[in-house]
Amino acid sequence: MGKIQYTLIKKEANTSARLGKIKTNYGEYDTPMFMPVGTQATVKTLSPEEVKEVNAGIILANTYHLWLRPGEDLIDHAGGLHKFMNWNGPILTDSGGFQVFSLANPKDITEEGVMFKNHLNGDKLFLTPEKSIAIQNKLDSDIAMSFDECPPASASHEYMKNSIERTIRWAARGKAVHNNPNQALFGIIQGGAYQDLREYSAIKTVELDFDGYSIGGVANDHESKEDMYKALDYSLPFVPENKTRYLMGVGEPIDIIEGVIRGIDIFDCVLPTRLARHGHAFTKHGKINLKNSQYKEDFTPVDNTCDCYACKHYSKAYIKHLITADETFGARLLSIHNIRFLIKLTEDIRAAIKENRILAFRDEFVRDYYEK
RNA sequence: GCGGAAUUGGUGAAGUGGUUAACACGGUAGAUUGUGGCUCUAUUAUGCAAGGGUUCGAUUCCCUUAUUUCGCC
Repeated sequence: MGKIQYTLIKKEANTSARLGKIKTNYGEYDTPMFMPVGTQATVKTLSPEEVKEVNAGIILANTYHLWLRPGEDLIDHAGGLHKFMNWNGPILTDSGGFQVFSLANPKDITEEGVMFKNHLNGDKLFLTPEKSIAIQNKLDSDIAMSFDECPPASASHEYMKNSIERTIRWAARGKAVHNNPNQALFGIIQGGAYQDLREYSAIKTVELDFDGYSIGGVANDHESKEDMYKALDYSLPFVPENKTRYLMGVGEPIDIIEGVIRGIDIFDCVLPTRLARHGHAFTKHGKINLKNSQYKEDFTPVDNTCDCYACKHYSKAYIKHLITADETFGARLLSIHNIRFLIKLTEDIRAAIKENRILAFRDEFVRDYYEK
């Protein structure tokens, strides 16, 4: 069928929230949707069957990590990323842009590209927009991301302006070499919490005509929620309605809801799986830490409103024991639960949009989640 | 029975006649938003086997007791 197709199904009556459907070569899924992160061609601790079982519509994998290991050629020889990892659903690949933020120093960023220190062995590596797109073409993901710089929220207006202009030039360079007919390419809007820069970045990125658009540079550097929401409010009015909008790196339940209200379709975040590995779980009544001694003899499920495998079969006391004993099954059960929690949240969000009651849904969620 | 050595938190242990008893593990909490399954932060012995003595001041020196351990009969 070629590239993915986004169809807008319904706009919510009182907000910018919307229902959509995304068709891909590997099945279709409804939006809003939460996308679990599988950086190294695996959603940490979960089998593909388990990822399916929590109803994930699409997963994310990372260009930077797979470039270093095992290498895009090996994955190409394996028949592409889907076949290599035995995941027959849609895949989005991040471009390595976030690693510009997390691994490179500002002085390593030039017009041509970014100098990285390989985190595995210290080698110096050079990544460019062309290289990132070439790798993603070979990985054969359903959605490729433009190679961008993701400056900290605290960056000055001057730094941010130079950065987004370069990111726009990088986006154009990447689009020029993109040549996988089965793969969509998304542009990324940056600009921190500066209104003029978010608008400028949105307009210029949309001019390049991508298959979808993301909001990047949020939820990092201890940025406030207000600034995150501003970034959406400033950018999204300039993004066409008939394209997918993707908010990168956001996964706190309240941020997903606020993102949807502002018109976001898909989200990704490491939070559910990272929190799981540290023993934390999302629940309807807030985040809990299973390591806390109060759960030692608590034989009830993590969340008695949850339909996941972990909540159906295991108690807090058992999972606490596993986490305390550093058994990987504990991280797996909590990962299943946390991912399912966020995907179920998007399912509930879709139901609320259908009934034009997303604002009431948010208020009810907040009341339950933050009540003490 | 005689002689020597030892006894510091939940654990392994450092240490000194003078304000807050090092460090590590463990414990208790917290952080974590396009993932280096990494990690970070805070907190955790009002007390140094028990009792008595010397001293301005003792976990540190002395005595007794208890326990552990080594050697000799």
